Amino acid sequence: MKVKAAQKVPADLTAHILYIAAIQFSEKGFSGARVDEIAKEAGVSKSSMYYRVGDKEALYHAVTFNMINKIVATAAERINLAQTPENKLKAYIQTFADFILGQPHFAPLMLREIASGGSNMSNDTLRAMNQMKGFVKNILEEGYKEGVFRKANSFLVHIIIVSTFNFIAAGTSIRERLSALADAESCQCENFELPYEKLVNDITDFVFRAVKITQ
Amino acid sequence: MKVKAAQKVPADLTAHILYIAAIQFSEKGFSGARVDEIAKEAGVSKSSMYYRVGDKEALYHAVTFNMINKIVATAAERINLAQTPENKLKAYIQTFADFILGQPHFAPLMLREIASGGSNMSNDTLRAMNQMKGFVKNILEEGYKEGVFRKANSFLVHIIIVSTFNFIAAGTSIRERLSALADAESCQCENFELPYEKLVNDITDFVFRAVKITQ
Amino acid sequence: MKVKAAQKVPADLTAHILYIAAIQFSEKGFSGARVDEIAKEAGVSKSSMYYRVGDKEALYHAVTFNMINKIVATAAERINLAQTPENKLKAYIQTFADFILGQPHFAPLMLREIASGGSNMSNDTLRAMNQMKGFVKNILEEGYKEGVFRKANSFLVHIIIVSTFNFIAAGTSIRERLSALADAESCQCENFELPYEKLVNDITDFVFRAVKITQ
Amino acid sequence: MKVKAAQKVPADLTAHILYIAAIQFSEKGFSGARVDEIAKEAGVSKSSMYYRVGDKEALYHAVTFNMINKIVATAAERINLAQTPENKLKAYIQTFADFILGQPHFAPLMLREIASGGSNMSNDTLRAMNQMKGFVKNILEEGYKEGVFRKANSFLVHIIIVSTFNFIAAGTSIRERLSALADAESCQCENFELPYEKLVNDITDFVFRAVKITQ
DNA sequence: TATGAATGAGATTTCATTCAT
DNA sequence: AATGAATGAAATCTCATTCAT
Repeated sequence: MKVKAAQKVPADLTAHILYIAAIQFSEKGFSGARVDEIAKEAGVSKSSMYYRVGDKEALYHAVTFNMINKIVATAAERINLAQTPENKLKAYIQTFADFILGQPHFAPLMLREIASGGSNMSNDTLRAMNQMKGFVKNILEEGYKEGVFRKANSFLVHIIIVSTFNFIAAGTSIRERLSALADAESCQCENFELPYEKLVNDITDFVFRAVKITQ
Repeated sequence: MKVKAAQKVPADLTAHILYIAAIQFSEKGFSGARVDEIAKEAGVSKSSMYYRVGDKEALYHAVTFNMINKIVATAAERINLAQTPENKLKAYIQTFADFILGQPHFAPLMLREIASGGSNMSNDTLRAMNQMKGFVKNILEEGYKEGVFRKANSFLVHIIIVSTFNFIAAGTSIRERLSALADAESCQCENFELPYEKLVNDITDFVFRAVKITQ
Repeated sequence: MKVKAAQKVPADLTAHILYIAAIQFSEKGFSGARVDEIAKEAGVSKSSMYYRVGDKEALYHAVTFNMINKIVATAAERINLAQTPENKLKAYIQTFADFILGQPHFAPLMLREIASGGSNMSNDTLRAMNQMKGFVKNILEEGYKEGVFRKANSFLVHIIIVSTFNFIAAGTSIRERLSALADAESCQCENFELPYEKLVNDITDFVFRAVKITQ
Repeated sequence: MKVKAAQKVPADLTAHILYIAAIQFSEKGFSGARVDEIAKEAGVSKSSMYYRVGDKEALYHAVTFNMINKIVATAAERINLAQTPENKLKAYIQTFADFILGQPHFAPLMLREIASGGSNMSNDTLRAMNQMKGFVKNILEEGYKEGVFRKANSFLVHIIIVSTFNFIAAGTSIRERLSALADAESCQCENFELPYEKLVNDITDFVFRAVKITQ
């Protein structure tokens, strides 16, 4: 695995390659994605990709590290700006909502990473993921001290938020296929499509019910 | 893709092949798993595998359908036995706990299925998965009628339960790697390992806080 | 690098592949030889070659090890049959003559091995080469004890014999090219082509002059 | 293949490139050496190398021709200075000793040239090599006329000298590896390392025994 | 004179599948 | 019912060379 110094090279094309790669890895996983196709989709020669980014593994690492890095940075920033524990928790949830629901290739990448036990993850990526967990812990502890949150399992709260957004985001196409199946078989099934706002509200509501002090 | 009639053939060896295949698909995904290695691990020739089960896709379908089928059947049975909506919901959660936490290759398989948008899933598998969602809906509606549950988003409740168990189960090795990393870097990090009982209790508690009527 | 168990497989085809590979590696060296061409020349598919022998490196190791092994075995056998130190030394020289001059791809392979500092040689090959040196040492010591040989540098005698045969054998085509060049430029150059018998006699003579006791 | 006029260009950098190229070609052969790596090791861009020297083949020709040319010129000069056939022969041997034993990348380059049947050698290089053989012939004939040498096969004498020095020089790392192997396996093996002076003496002795008149 | 960027052509290797027995 | 042998097709990766600046 080789990673070429990306900063020595015009960022635009490299960024474009990584964007295309993210989509492909997201749709097909590491083994399922094809270097050939990434190059073709990105409109560059394979050799150029090797020149700019490195081999398939380097491509994958760059994609996942970028992804995690951005979400961690955004969460940190937004949490900092929020004043109360409640608002910090909301900021945290909203960050996930924005990234995971907003970028369609985010969730599948994350799910596969989890599924593979991090075997494709670099230590950098791993550490970044770990930071997220720390955020929740701090927020819940702060809220506990201020008497607004009860003593909750912060690890579990973190997992619930992350996993739920990821499943919902990645599940879209399954739900569509199920709808199609349902129509074809003319069974009356409810519509799964949830409005974005409502969904985030519901999840926030669930989380707050779990951690808020009940009088 | 060909599926040979499995019942014409001694069941144990076929079952053994599928068990090995489940492990391999779980660890490496559909594209990442190797027919060669499955055969080798199972101690049979590739040709035998083709004879008994069929091609790679048939192997995969058999594995995933078995998996989903068992969990659906068990959940249905246990929910039926429970009398109150609360107990039914507990039975539902416990079923997931037993299957997902108990069988280490279950969660990665499921996560990858979700990640791939069901592209490797047969319609049968898909329909079975959908049944699970119906169970929660019925339980919550029954509880609502009986005045013990509030009107909650049953789809979301289902997703929270499934996704959380899957993330926790699949995340074990990541947490181990993180611990190793933490030790090596001598930062004081809490221990992630949750006792099974406590974990199921916490999740159950979380879900009940989300759906129970608050006075 | 993988070496498949060659004995599980019909020896003829594998031996044929190795023979063709020896020629190619001899003519072009490890990096210069093409897996494609070896397969084509051998009349098998590349995949079959991988199935039978392994990757390019395995192919190369098999070729060189075979080569060294045969010459060591033959030398050992012939030296054993000879009764006097003089005859043993002659048997040793004759073995090199037979193998190196007799098999046109032997010398280039050996020269490249030496040139590469053994970086492509397996330990097995290396050990076998070392045995040859031991033979000379024993012969010269035996002859010294019997009063027929003087105390000579056995390592140097070994190197002189091996290197000379290899240079002469590998040099054939250079000499031919030089002849062509000489003709074209109509300079009167002697004919390089040495009759086999005469050559071996001359070398034997040289070596004996170096090691025999002079009255 | 293009050879640019080297004299139009600052000589030192070009010479440096050729020096690095010699090392690389020596270690890996023509096909094994990488244009990329030569440039990197030399600290210049590949494009610069193309501008200054030409393509890979031009690089190689420059390296080998330089090498042969220097040894031929030195040998010619030293032989001229010597007065007797014996001293001329000693001068000839000493020249090889100085060049082949003194420059560690000389011998591998030469061995590979011989191995490849001169397929990468230019006619100029070939002609220069041929001159060396003529030197020995003249020396031996002169000695024969003066009654100090017997009528010996001058081609063979030439080959013995060249091949032996090359094998010994190139064999250093093999002998080291063999020593390491021997140590690891705790067999008592003699030390191969020969002092330079002693080695040249032994070889000279060997050659003189072969060509001197025996009373 | 010098080079970063780009790439076509080709090299090695992999892998699911089939076939003769 | 079973399998060793074989392979076509395709995947990843490499590398000498060129080109615009």
